Amino acid sequence: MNTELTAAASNNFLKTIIDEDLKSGKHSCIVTRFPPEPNGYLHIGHAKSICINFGLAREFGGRCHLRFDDTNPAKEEREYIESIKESVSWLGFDWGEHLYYASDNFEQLYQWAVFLIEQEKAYVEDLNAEQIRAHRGTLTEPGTNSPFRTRSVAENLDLFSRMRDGEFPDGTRVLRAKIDMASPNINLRDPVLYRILHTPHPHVGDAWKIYPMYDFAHGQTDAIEGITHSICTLEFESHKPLYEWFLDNLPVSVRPRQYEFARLNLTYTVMSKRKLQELVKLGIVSGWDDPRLPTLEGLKRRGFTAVSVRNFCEQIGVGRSDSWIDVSTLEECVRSDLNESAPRVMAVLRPIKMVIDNFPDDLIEESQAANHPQNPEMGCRTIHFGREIWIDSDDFMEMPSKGFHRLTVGGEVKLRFGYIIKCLRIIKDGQGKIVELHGEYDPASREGIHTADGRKVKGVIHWVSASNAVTAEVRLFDRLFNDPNPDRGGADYKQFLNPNSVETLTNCKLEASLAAADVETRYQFERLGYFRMDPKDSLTSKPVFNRIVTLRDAWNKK
RNA sequence: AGGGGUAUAGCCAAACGGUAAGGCAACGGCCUCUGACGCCGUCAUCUCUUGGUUCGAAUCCAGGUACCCCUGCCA
Repeated sequence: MNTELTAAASNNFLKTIIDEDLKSGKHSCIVTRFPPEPNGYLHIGHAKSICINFGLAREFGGRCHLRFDDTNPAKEEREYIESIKESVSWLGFDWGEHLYYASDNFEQLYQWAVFLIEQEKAYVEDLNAEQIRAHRGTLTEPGTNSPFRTRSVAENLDLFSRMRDGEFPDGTRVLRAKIDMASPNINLRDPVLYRILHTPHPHVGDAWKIYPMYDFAHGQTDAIEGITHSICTLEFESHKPLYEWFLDNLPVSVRPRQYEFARLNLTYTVMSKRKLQELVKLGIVSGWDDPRLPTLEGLKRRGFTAVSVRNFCEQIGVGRSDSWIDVSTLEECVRSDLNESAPRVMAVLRPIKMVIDNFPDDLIEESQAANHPQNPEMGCRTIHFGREIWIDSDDFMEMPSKGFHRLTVGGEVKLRFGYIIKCLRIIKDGQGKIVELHGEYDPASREGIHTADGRKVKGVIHWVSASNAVTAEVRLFDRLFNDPNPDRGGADYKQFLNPNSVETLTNCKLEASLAAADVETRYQFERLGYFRMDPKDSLTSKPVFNRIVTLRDAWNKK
């Protein structure tokens, strides 16, 4: 069963705050929002935010809005809007009626900007970007006032309205708030409110020639939507005074509050949009949905389940300290979900042919194999056994190492759901490469792992009948990087790329039942891992399977 | 002497003045027709550090230290 974590999840500071706000009567209903900018695809870091925002709303009986923070048309595209909606839905969250766009508020925002001008709290700046920077001062030195800071209200109003009309080219003027050029918080040194951009917008078309900055849009949009708890990542903390300044100085009737949490960092991958984009552009990965990427589309294509991603987000918790979550935590979440839900099946990835010399060559035996060892309700399937079978080359060693208890020359092993077989000789080609194994089976050993004379066979291996095996391609994915933190400053993160992050095996042998494999079903290839048919590259004539994650392997570790 | 944050095990994380939850990882053992799953056990005399207050401190106070964020007409 795809059980959501039911154990009382750990407390976190956001729940504490909301709990108190509800108890004190400050709010009777909480409203949160997930506010992506449609300038790229969502990744697992966004999933954390989505789970927090939608999760909190769900837990406390409130609601969560999906809002596109679309204030910069230079970077935003419709394609991203659609992908983001799709990813949020896939994760299992529903915004219902509450789909919003910051851009739907552009007129109100404009009026508020006019209001600030009238209050002498905003002015049109003629300085160019470089000059503004020079006036801003540094971290340790105060900035200096712009010569345009004292423009009259009338002139500001006129200029701002002409900016809106598209009278001036990009970059020639901006609207700034009049706050404090000497503030130790640089965000308060007369921040830019509006810039001129003669760029069509993915949601509102070419209605605007000026666009509000994030700071001038976010808090106000929160207020308009009636957001009670505006939850964002830590880097916005220094913007909080600005967030409040606008709410204080504008005629808004409600007060959303901003709270910050630490963004997710995952080991052995990169999360920044820029780096993800670069990997795609350089062709290092096949696209945004490359199964090795931490993008939601990539994870989805690889076969991760939404419930496993949600469980992951629940398990890692929410805090305010910078953290690096070990990717093994994510892997464990998929395993535990798939262990319960995935039907078992047999597949041989690196086939060696094994001929059972004492089995009739015209006979194919049918038998039933359980689809799940602990859940009989998942039923059985028919498997076939014949004189020739495929076994995995990893399960045979000519010179076995200590502790190896699979097939060896002269040794015996149990075929999963089959007989005990013994290998008697190896056939090699001119180069000394093994081409075929020959041996015999014990007809009385169908049930259990004991031989006729009562000995217990140590090893059980998977296998596939050569008579009706399905040939397939299987892609074995590994971590994209060799270093736990490729993102660390200094060196180029690309130098840590794992050259073996994908291994493509083209001659894999799957049991016959997989000829009818379902693209939505995650299978456990017994003893190997969890796999899912690739929804893009799979062909009826040549199925392609992605390895989602391996099984834990106590033997391999030694 | 710029401002704002954060420090609890290998990685996350709870604890709200009453004697350090939980998960992941790791390590032993049991079980097993998947070296899987499951089960049992081990894993902080201690909360960045130094002092102080208190019968009692991870929690309160004072001083250090380390790391993160902020000088886009990005979000």
